[in-house]
Amino acid sequence: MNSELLLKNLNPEQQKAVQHHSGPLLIIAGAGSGKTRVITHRIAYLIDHYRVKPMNILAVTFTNKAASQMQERVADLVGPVADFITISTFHSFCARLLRIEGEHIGLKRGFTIYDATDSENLAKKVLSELNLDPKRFSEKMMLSAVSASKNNLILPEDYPEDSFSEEKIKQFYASYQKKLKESNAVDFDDLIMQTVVLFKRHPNILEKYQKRFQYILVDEYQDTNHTQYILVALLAASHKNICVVGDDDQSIYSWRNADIRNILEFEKDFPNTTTIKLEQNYRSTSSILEAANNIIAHNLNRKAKSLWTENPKGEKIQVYQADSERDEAQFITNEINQLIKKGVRLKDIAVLYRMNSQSRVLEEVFLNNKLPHIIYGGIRFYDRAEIKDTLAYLRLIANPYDTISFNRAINTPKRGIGPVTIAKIEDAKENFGVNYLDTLLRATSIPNLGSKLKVISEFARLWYYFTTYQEGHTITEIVESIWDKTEYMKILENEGTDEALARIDNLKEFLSVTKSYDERTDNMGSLNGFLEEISLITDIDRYSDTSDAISLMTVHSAKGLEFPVVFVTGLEEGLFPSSRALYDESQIEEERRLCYVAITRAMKLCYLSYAETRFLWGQTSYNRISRFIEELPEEINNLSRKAARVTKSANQVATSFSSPLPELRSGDKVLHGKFGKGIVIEVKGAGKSQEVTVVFDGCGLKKLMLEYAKLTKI
DNA sequence: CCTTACGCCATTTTT
DNA sequence: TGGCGTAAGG
Repeated sequence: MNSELLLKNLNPEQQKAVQHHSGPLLIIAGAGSGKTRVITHRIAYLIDHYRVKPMNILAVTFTNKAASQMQERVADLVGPVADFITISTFHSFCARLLRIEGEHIGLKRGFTIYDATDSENLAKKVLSELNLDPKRFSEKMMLSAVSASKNNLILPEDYPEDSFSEEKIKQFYASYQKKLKESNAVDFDDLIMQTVVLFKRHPNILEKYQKRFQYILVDEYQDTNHTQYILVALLAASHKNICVVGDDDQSIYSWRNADIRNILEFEKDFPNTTTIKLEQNYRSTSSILEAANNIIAHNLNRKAKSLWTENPKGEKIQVYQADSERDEAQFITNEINQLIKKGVRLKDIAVLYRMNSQSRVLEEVFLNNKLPHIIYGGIRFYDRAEIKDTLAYLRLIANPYDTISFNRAINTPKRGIGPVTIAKIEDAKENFGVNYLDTLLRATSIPNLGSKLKVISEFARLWYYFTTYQEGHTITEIVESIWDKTEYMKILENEGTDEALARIDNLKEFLSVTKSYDERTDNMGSLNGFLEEISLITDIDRYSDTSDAISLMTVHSAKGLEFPVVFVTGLEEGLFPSSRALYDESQIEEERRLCYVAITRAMKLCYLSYAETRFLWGQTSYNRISRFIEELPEEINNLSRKAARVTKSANQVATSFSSPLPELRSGDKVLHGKFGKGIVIEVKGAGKSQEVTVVFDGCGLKKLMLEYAKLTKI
């Protein structure tokens, strides 16, 4: 494409960002300011105008979805040479690099990437070996300490030991790392940290990649942690051609150790930085933008910026006060039904919430009202037991050192192997000084196996078979072979319960994942490549706007997306902002940014709702209206809010001041507000749960709950 | 070694 | 509320 054409339809700031040639560049890109457009056009401009070779460009994002979207859009601009640009997430970039260079830091080929559950299982092992009081040192807390260390580039040997608990954490950290290494595995945080360690220990390798990646772009820079910052800084150290794009107002991952200072102090870290602010919003109506601006203005710790738009004013923000979470869901349902009548498509609508558990009621009510919807997040597909079982076998084929997968596979399906036998195998493995597979292949030399010897030898034979079968077969074939030879499928089929059937369905879905991988890689994809891909995938990556359904997701997952209509739910003190944040101003600021992200997803219509009572964690709670709604100026929301109050109080009058329940028996004549006159033909139950069946003159037979149906005896 | 039942627990966001 | 771990029984 002609490089002049690339500048067309860009505003002056965007053009400046695209045309910037070398040296550090900081782009502060407000919500909806055409950020992706600028990055993709900049990449294309580097190639077309400055003649940079595609293979010398590295673009890093946080989600797979952002990466593949970027890849696509760049390909639209520059054509097939886009394949030579490295566009990937931090994690998969590092994973691929470690596949190639890992041996320099003791990682063998085929190393396994442990997900959160695997890490927890490993942590449990370590914890029980260390004999620590599980009340004081839970694996959760230990793991978050380890994660924080890794994200801040603190190695086990650098961990402080100034207090008793620090000492214990240090111990834990060290043996956890030792176990990972023995398993030839890394956890998520290791992917980044080990890459940095590699670069620091082997400057020649770093140099190789510095020469390779002469132009570096980082998306969502506000979400980088310290280790990621170091990684990027190391790669850019020699040429300083680093362009970061981000928005401090959209920093919502500090709990994962994202360091907002990275973006606030970029200019200090990289002298002679060119800074460009993209402040024109192309996404939202000015009402929506004004609401978002008003809320975020309450944050003190931020870069000054003022987002503006030429878009029309549009509808005011709607605020709805619900009686309960059910009422909230019902309101959203009714509103959506109205919108559908006006021609709004379901896929144009998103319902956002603070935490996944809020999706339950919404799902129920949507189901009752037959509203097609998709819930993103929650239980990950790859976390399901049957998928993990299959994955355990695949991982063992790739990595015979993997202790977590070994512990899972050895007794799946049930072979009567428990902790006692496993301990014997572990002992033998230590003595033999080889991996699990080689240990089992010598099972006859393992002492005291007794009657288990047979079944273990059988398992070893199977495992060895899989490792040879792997050569020259597709992932799909390997998986089918596993299910066949272990009789995993057969066992599920024989069970025949609903649960077993659901598991079989999931396995079939898994097969479609392997098939698409096989196709994509021309049946030449490696097992490692496949395992890597699925361990780094998240639920939100499944998001596609092809199916016509309402999207339900957390605000965090919605970052980077946009929808014509957005409902933000649960705006209550203690929920949004979260109760964990209430007493810490910096955490309140993060919640506020989260709210800002939520509102700025909306293009045309934005609804905010809160419930006066909410059934949460097994009990009903009464929360005050969220401060974020109060931070909206009256003229933006006042009208709809008052309207909501009025309808609400009308309901309240109806329910709390209604006359005592009428005593009815069959044959009584009754009057109903909507159905008119009728005759009672049956009365069931007593007191509040009494149910009456009435034949109405106009509309026939109805069953009514006495408590809710406003029936009057006549 | 496995299954079941019970009681206790915590309760966000995820690459 | 429900998910999980423990303890007891099969």
